[in-house]
Amino acid sequence: MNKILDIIGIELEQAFAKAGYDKKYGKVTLSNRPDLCDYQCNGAMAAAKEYKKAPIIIAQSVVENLAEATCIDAVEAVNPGFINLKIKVGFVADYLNQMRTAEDLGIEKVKNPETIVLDFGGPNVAKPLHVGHLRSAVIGESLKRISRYLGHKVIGDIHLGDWGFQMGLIITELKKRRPELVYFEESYEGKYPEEAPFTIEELEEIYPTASAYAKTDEDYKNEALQATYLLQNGQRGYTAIWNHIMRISVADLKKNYENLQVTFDLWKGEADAQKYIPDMVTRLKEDGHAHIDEGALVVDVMEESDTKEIPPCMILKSDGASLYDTTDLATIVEREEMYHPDRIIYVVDKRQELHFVQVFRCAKKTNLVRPETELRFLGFGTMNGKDGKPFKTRDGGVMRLESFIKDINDEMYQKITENREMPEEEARDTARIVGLAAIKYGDLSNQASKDYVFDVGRFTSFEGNTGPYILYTIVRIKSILSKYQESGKSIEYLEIKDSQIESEKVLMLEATKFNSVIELAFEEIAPHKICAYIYDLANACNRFYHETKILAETDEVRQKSNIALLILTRDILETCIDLLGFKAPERM
RNA sequence: GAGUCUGUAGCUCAGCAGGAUAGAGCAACGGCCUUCUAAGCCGUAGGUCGAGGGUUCGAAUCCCCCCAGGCUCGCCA
Repeated sequence: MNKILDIIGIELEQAFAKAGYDKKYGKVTLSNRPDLCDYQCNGAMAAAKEYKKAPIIIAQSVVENLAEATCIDAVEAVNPGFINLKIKVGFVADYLNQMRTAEDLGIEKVKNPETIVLDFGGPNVAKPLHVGHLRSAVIGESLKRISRYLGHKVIGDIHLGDWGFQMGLIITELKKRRPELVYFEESYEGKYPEEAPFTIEELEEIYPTASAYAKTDEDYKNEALQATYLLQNGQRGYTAIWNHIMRISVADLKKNYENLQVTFDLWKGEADAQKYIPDMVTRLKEDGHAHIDEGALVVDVMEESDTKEIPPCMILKSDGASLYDTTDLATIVEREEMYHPDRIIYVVDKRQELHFVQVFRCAKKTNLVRPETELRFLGFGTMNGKDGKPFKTRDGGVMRLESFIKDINDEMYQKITENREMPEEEARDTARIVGLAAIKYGDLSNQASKDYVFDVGRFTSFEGNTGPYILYTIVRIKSILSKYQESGKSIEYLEIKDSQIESEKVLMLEATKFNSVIELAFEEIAPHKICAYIYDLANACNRFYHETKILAETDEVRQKSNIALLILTRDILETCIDLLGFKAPERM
């Protein structure tokens, strides 16, 4: 379906043309003065410059040529040159009825679907997921859903951090603690045990311990570097340990992401890119792109127009080991070979921007990707606590994602049981559903690129611009609809009709915005626009809800129209929250 | 130091391809439940859009400069 702004825009363009002006001035926007009109066109003022005429004169002649436009109820030219439009409510009603019967609420699928690889800039294995991992998961998941809804092919890759110095650290610490393990016997040639020599809890303790120790002890650090190098070069025992770490970590990660209702198509990691590294390095050397600098193999990525120093992209460290530039480049090679993506989007902490600038430039310069492949860095800001500093536990430690989610759910459970009588089990389930909405909406309603404050009290308070408020609106609609059906009436063959009620008209106009909002959210990679939209829609719905007693309505035609409008509103809200990555309960 | 992002109501944030009177929510104050979930709705109050210049008929929005804060700046990821 065409967007309603485009439909009106065409009328305006024709009117400008008929009046003798360029039709490009016929752009229509939502009114910023809803008291005066529904839509406005400011083109006459822009045109005034080109045609050297008073804007109001232009506006007036355009208005004269709009007389027979079918969708417009009233139009007037206002000083200094605004064209104010009121739309026919009947036209809006028809539009909404089309939305109801159209597939996907009238969203047009893209004509040329793209293959998009979504890199979630994955968590490191062997470290517990903490709140810092929340944003990538939440934003990425939403992006994936929005893109797919519009018809794109999306491949989401968690892209684990499973290959760096951290692995060497774990191996070294394990060796220090338990040198007798068979993995450390150099001459050993037999099979290694199936069972891992550690649990996830131990693993999560080993890494931070080792990391801290390496900072104080030079020998220990060197040993860990050596272990990293040996692992990367296929040492059997170390590889076996690595496999254990991976299996245990991934199982734990899957559980955590499941709780967030975040899924990945690929559970790849840096390690998977290893096999592409040797050829890539050879190629970079032979092409003359890479050279030795201070002992390391680098590719210069500085450009003429740069206003600051951009360090070269480092392919191999002076000790010959690869590092994160290397694996990210090799991963690009892998993706290019396997998926031929039209674009790769990295959903990563914005502090890594420079790294990706280097990698992208290097990949383009050395033709590791086709020139038309878009490499896009979507940097997100930090999730802060109420104090404006990165979110921590009460005693200042790193907040594990698991305990964060649990805290929110407990808080929700309390609120729910305070307000409603509900069986224990249902209350727990509902708390999980509403809690997830609070977390995801709280995150997504902020612009991704900005830092934001996650105030637990605020997000669990159910008031204002929050996920729970949206859910509450949906639940209220559902409640009316089920009561309507319980009274023996059918929700089939309903039709939205013209209306004189202001709040109903406002709700109708909000509903028409759906397709343009979704498209905009995709184009700008901005889920927060969907949040802003459904907040407006929910507000309009609640206002309407208060003014209109639908179940008590005696005029059957009006009642059917109201029910149809509620169904559409519910469908839009539920579609939108699905695109954001959460669901609504039946009751709350 | 260089680069970059941010600065809008007491707090948290929208708005920023220039447009009419800068919007929400929270907190504060005042109304509305015998009737579809009051986790709601209606209203009051609260602003030199960090400061200063400039472009423009018109600037929170574009340009310049300054101030304040965050972040980044080759062998960790």
